[in-house]
Amino acid sequence: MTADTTDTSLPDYKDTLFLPETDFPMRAGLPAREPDWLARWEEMGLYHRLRASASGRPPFVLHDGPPYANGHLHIGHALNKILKDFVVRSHQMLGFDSRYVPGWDCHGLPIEWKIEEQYRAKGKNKDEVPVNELRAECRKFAEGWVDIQREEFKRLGVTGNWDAPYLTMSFDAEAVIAEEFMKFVMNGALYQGSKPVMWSVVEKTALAEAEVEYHDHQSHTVWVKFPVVTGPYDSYVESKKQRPDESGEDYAGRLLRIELTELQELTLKDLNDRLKDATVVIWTTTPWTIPQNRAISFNPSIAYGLYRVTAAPADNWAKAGDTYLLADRLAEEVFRQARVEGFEKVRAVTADELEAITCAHPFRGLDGANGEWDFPVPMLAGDHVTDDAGTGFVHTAPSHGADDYEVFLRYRDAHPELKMTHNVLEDGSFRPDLPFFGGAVIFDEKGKEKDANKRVIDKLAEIGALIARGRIKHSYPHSWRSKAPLIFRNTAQWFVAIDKPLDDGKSEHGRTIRERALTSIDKLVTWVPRAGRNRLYSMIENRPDWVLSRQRAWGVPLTCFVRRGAKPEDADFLLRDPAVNARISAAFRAEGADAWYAEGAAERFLRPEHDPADWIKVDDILDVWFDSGSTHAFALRDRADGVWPADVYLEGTDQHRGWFHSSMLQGCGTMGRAPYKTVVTHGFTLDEKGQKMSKSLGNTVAPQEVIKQYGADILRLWVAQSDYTADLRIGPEILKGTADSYRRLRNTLRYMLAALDGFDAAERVETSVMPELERLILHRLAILDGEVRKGYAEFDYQGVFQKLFTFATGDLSAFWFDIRKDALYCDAAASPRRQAARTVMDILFHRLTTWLAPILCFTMEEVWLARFPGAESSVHLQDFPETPAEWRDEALAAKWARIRGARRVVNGALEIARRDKLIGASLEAAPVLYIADPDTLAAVRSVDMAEICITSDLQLAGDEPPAEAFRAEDPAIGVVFERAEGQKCARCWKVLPDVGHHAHAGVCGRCESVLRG
RNA sequence: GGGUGUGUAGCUCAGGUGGUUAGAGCGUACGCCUGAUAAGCGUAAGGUCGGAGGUUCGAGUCCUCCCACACCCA
Repeated sequence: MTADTTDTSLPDYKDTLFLPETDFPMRAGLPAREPDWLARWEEMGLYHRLRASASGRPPFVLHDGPPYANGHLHIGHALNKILKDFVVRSHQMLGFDSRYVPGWDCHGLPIEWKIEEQYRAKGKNKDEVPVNELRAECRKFAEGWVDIQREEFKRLGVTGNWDAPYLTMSFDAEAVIAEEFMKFVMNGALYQGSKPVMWSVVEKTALAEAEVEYHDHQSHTVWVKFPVVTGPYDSYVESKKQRPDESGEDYAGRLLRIELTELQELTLKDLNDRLKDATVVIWTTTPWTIPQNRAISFNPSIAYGLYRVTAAPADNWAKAGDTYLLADRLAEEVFRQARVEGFEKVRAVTADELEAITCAHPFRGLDGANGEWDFPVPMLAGDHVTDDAGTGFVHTAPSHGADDYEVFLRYRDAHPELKMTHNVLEDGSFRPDLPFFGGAVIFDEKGKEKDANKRVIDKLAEIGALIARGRIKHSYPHSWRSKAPLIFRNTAQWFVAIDKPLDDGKSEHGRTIRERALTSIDKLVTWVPRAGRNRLYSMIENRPDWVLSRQRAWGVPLTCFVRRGAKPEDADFLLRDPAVNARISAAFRAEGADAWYAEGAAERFLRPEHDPADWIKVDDILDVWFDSGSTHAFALRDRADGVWPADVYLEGTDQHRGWFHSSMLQGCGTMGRAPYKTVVTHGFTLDEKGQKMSKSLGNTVAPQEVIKQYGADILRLWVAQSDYTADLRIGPEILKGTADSYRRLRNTLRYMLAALDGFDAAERVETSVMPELERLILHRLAILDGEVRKGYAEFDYQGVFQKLFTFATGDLSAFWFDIRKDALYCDAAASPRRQAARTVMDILFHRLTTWLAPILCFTMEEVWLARFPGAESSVHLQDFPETPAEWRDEALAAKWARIRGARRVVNGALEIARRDKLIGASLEAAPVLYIADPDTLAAVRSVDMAEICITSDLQLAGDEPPAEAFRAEDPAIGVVFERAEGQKCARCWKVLPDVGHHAHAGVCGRCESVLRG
């Protein structure tokens, strides 16, 4: 029949070919095999071997942000540690001594809870357990999780000094944390202040947000009048001192935001008096906080008005003729509550007017008050005020509310009379000397409401300050342990002053912690991605002082003493003695921080210089953010394998508020600058729809499951394929896609191995004698070399992988490999063409395996060992190979871009022929290629285009393509299909005229000569 | 509610300073090969560039507002 019919009587030449040969399996079986490679690396001591061999190189240190040791890894941990591993491995292969010391955060509340929970299950009371016994249990608990997480991290393929990680609870770390804290004691940044915290009067302790449960609670509500004592006119008189040129009319106009003409007969004095007759009405659900009131908050974006009562029952609290300041939206409801029968709005009141008035406390000047409440109550603007409920004015007691405290911090400099109060004692009673209410109890030891609310309400009613009262059932915080209602209570806390100039001789980048931090952010740190910079900057710019103290047990204590009987503002309040500090750190180093809680600790540390009777040992512990903020000291500064500052910190974006932040403050306070040079941040892991993962939604992806189903390399590939600077999605479909990509790449690598079967160094040929096709691949490798190095240096793993993957599929599998199959299989072993191809294949092998090794650390080891087996062999001992500059050949690349363009047109034409059943394989074709463009024609003419197109022959014509020719986009290139003439070579399958005219039956000339040898 | 950020084919991502029919890989469909074979090659389909306004001769790219999602804070 036709030429492609194979005569079965011909000999089988298959054995005379160099067909690809490899044991490298197509299917990876990663879940089963990865543990073997891990064991191998462990056995050969890979990490330590690298340390030894890289000892002379410039160090590169990624400092590990410590995960919390209290549970199995989730996908976020995996993302984080895999990215870190990319950084560490790639920098090692870029030529650094890239070290990685993993760490764990071990102290803190969540672990303490777990132990407490265990106690409760056993019916034990935590408060009766000696502190150091509890601490020992916490330590054991953390140790257990460190061991579990270490194995889980290692399973991801993460390399590092797993034998000697850092732990925030090691004795050494505890000693350093205390030493770092004592630097703040010595440099003057530490001070004792106070802050309202959630407080349980039952347990007599502060509670963290996570220990609070919200339940319905019945509260009293009161509407209370605060008389205006200073009106706008009074403020004008004050203002006159500052701005002597401003007229009363100008001032009024400014305040009222109206044209002067509208003032007309309404004199400023009238205005003043009318407002001065008025009262500001506040609403609260905690009447017991009224004695602690120090200010009234309002919101400038709410509309307020001056209202007058026109009709009310004679015995009503709100009387006809009274004038009130209220939010417009709430006025009607307030009057309804106050049983007012008629009211009118006198006029609108501007925010500037409100700001210009001052009120008095309702208890001001009362007989028997001893002047307790004789202070001005300023009107303060605050966004927390709404007109959803109440009056639009919020009674502000800085010691008893979070918003109230915020307002206090914001305005304390402008209003020196704004003070914290200390009226409520630990047991929820008023201090005995508080006028009228001394000894009154808010909640008793069982959590039951007592007389404080009632006594305050009665007093308000008695003096006519109340216009309404009621009850409300609402969600209210309760203790998770005792279920008793909580109060916000002002408690003594320890702060680090952010804006205090420090006398530590480390002021190159600023005198205060804030200045140093802001300078660090701007000048000393590189942010990847750049947006991270703004995020931290605005946080540091606006943050208040750092609260260090926690009323807890599992942590490093605030190792300081305060003088008995002294006040926090006294100069000698804090003990500052290097000798004492030295004894503390020595003890911690030997015994851990438990030494602070041991019997006789105060005597041990204070003597002989100080009398223990004069000093009180502080028993609070440090916020765990201080622990992790100090890791740079014990893991970078003090370790032989550390450097300071770190080259990179890499964590999720949430750590702008967390570790990046606390490390910055700590570093600026003790070292004068940020402890890092570069900060890399990654997003969060979401499900396939971009939603947050949660157990209840059932959309979680556990790393352990992915490893079991696909293997760690697939998880690593998922990371590399994602844009980690934004949030990352993961789910079954995405993982399947990742596994598909992996398989495609794996087969390309497998082919490379198979083509290199039996390759010997002696086969290598010089670049200069290689065909252009091979030199084109070398050019691509030279370009890739630059891109890969740049990508790794810039932490762009997605870019690196995408370029390599596209190269592997587009340039190799679909192009070079496909074309070179003929030469590799059918040429003689010593053919220059085949040797050149194998030489480039070998070069390719070294580059692809090393370039991909930081990402696919298991698979690249497998590929490497398939060629270089041996106990001492590992791809991870290699660096990225140097690339000879002469490989780059832009002119060649430009020329081949034309050739490949023409090839695509040929492919298109062959596809038509296939569709029409004229051919199957491309070797059955011998098309005519028309190229009108002289440059393209010259390019194509200079190569064997049939070889490039994998056809048996190809005619080239420098003419406009005829009308019937196949064309793609470019009208200057066309293809007229022709079948190849002759017989199919039984050996190489090309269809050639000379087949059958040689000594060996059914072969072509090339194969004949190969067979002759 | 505030701050920060993200939103381009089913999936993962490209698309300096605004400029012809918005690209790649994977996946899908179809075809070919059977000497990479639970592979390989080719061809094709597939996109209101989150939405609505605006600036401009012209916007995925600039401006405004809105929507969705996420992180941090309240």
